Amino acid sequence: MAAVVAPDGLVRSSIYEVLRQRFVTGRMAPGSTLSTRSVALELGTSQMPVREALGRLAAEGAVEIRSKRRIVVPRMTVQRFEDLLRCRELLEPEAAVAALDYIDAACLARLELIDEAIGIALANNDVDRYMQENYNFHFTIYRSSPCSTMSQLIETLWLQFGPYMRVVYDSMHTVLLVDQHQLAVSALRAKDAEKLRGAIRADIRDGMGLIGVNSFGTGS
Amino acid sequence: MAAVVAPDGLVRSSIYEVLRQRFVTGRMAPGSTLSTRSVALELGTSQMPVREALGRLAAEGAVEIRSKRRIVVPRMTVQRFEDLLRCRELLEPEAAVAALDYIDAACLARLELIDEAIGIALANNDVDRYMQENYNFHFTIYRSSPCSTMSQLIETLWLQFGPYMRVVYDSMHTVLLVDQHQLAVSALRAKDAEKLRGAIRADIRDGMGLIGVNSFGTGS
DNA sequence: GTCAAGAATCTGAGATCTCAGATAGAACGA
DNA sequence: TCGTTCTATCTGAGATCTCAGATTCTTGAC
Repeated sequence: MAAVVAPDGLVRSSIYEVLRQRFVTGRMAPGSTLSTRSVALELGTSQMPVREALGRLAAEGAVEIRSKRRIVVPRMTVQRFEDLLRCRELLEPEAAVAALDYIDAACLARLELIDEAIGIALANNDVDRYMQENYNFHFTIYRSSPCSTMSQLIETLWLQFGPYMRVVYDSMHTVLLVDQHQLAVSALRAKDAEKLRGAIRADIRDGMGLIGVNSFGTGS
Repeated sequence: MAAVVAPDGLVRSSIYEVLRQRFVTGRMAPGSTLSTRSVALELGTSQMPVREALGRLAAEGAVEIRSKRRIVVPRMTVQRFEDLLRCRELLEPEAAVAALDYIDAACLARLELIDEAIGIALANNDVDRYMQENYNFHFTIYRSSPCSTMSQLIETLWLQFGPYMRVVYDSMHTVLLVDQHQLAVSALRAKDAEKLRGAIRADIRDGMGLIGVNSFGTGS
């Protein structure tokens, strides 16, 4: 990859953004390791900003600084999965409702465009694209509200289960995934808070619910 | 302060811990600035681990890397306050309920000890001690559950409103604060989930509710 | 006395150096 | 051929150097 060119102070955030995207869209395999040097080499910077970006990701639970001299993408455990699921179910429906008053026609149009892309990705079994657009769909909604702290918390959750969801999706054919987003869009259009809560909840359960307990790795 | 002595890899976390405690207990004034050099000098290390600790605090919203060359403790705004309050009300009651099955007699005893300390701090108008023990009370409960992600999210919230709560408490006499913790303890003892939810919600509303909108700074 | 221009200082950020611990692979002995 | 040990390499972490931008203080002109 080309060197990250950014005028002072932005190198770090650029690197963080690049890595964050990889996590959210599941391009980081659970159990795989990272090194500051290799990422720095790949992105054409020194270790420094990479260290800071990885430090932040570690704080958010996306990576784990394993005892000594090893940065790994943590494997999922039943415990952690349930923990994450519970947090998502608590926060995301409310974040969507909080955004209800701020979704305008332009935003709705954008959401439908994204949903279309999701449909195509599902048909083509394009997991990469699906995860990217699914992320876009949810955060286009959440970030419409002025509750930036809540969006931030939710982002942390996605960062953690992204790598794992990818493993799950890869192990099945994407046509099995039902597109629940239409419900959410119509609830947003109708400004129906309760219906919106239900739609988001259904989407979360649908995406994460198809995971059997035996889907989990050894958790080592 | 004495130099932070720690064998490899722990200097950074030590510094983070020290700073985190200061935020949670409100020893960082909103609007005040920090510099990596001054903190490094104070703690007897180089700038490096301080940078990483501050970077993490910035990611958690506790400090703000203001445009260029300035790290400040952000002032509170009405918007942000409501955002934080909403997140607390969503997460904390559930975190307490999640801990319900894991609170044993020893833990209850510890909670009552903390509550005693809170009573004394309130009587002595000791804001420092009050905030410290109030933090201990809540997180003794939350961290009893295996939902570490949820506790983590809540920690982020406390980090953000800590500095601000201190300002509020300082501007009033602490005897005005009602100690709502007894209710929570008895709900824990009775294993009554609904009562516990109510107690935590009451405690949050009680602590944050006495804040008039005019309590907020200019937000500059 | 007031205000503006310039210099000195401060500060965050990136790069580089170094070190210690950990891992993996090679080599040697049984 | 297998197992143990030793070494070479890798990696995270702290320290130090440097730079550019920003702030602040001084100074000088009006």
